[in-house]
Amino acid sequence: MTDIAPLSDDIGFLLTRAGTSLTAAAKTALAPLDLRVRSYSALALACEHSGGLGQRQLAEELGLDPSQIVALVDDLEVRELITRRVDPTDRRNKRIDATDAGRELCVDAQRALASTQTNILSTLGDQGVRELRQALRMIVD
Amino acid sequence: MTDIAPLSDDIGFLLTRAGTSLTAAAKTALAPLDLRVRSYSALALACEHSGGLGQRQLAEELGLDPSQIVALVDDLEVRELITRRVDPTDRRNKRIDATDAGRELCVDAQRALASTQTNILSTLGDQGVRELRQALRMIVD
DNA sequence: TATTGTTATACTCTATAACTATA
DNA sequence: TATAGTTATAGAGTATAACAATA
Repeated sequence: MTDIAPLSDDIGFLLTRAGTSLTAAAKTALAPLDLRVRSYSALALACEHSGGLGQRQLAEELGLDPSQIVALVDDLEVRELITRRVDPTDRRNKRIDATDAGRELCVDAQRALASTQTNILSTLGDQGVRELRQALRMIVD
Repeated sequence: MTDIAPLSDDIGFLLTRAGTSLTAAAKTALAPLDLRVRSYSALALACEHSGGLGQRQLAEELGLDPSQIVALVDDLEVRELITRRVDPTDRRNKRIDATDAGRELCVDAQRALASTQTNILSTLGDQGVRELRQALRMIVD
């Protein structure tokens, strides 16, 4: 007789399940701001890299294929949350920068996200959340 | 000036990213067995609940909508990895049971998964993995 | 009336390949 | 030739609504 390991022990399964749960909460929290989770992530990265980051770099940090970035950035650009300018020093590159309006919306979004997330994560405690964050970073890298 | 929190601190973002990474590895590991990650999960649950579980319960444990279960179970049934029988005591119910072939395949699948996952999770150590599992369980529940 | 399984449909996300313009 | 961005397309996953059979 061979043993079968319970699915509820599987880290991959739990990771996906927990991720789905937080993503669903984030989706709801961001909806009033007309942001999807993806759009928010792209906007947040644009705000962080105030020097202006390329779309390839954006794809890398989001863990997406560069082809998926285009529509994402198009939308944010039309809404004037970011600008997309050709880099004069290398005309193949386009530099993404958050606008002031983009920054403001990003701050609002983070405020909305924080309240829903602390709700879900409160059972872990501050220390637990820090440990979780570090474990996840090790898996991602 | 308002502060913007780095995306790489966001638990939801990290969770999704780490989940995607492990799911991609699982996908590759399961492909030779003609199983997708979803199919594997359903099969594993069928193996665990040897009493026979209903599709509603399966949906619940997988975190999916019941309507998504049908095609999933159809496929496993055609391949004779599970059986689906009407419950005589309540004819609305259909009881899912793993076949012997299903169990064997599940064991093979778990063997394939274990080797790829330990690869990724080895940096965390046994203790780290246990702590991570517990934190994820708390989020899921 | 409530529940289980089912079908249908629209939408989002993912994965690839091929193209253009620049270097 | 190599790289950044782009377009197109097929496939997988997600979200809802409605239906038939049974309780």
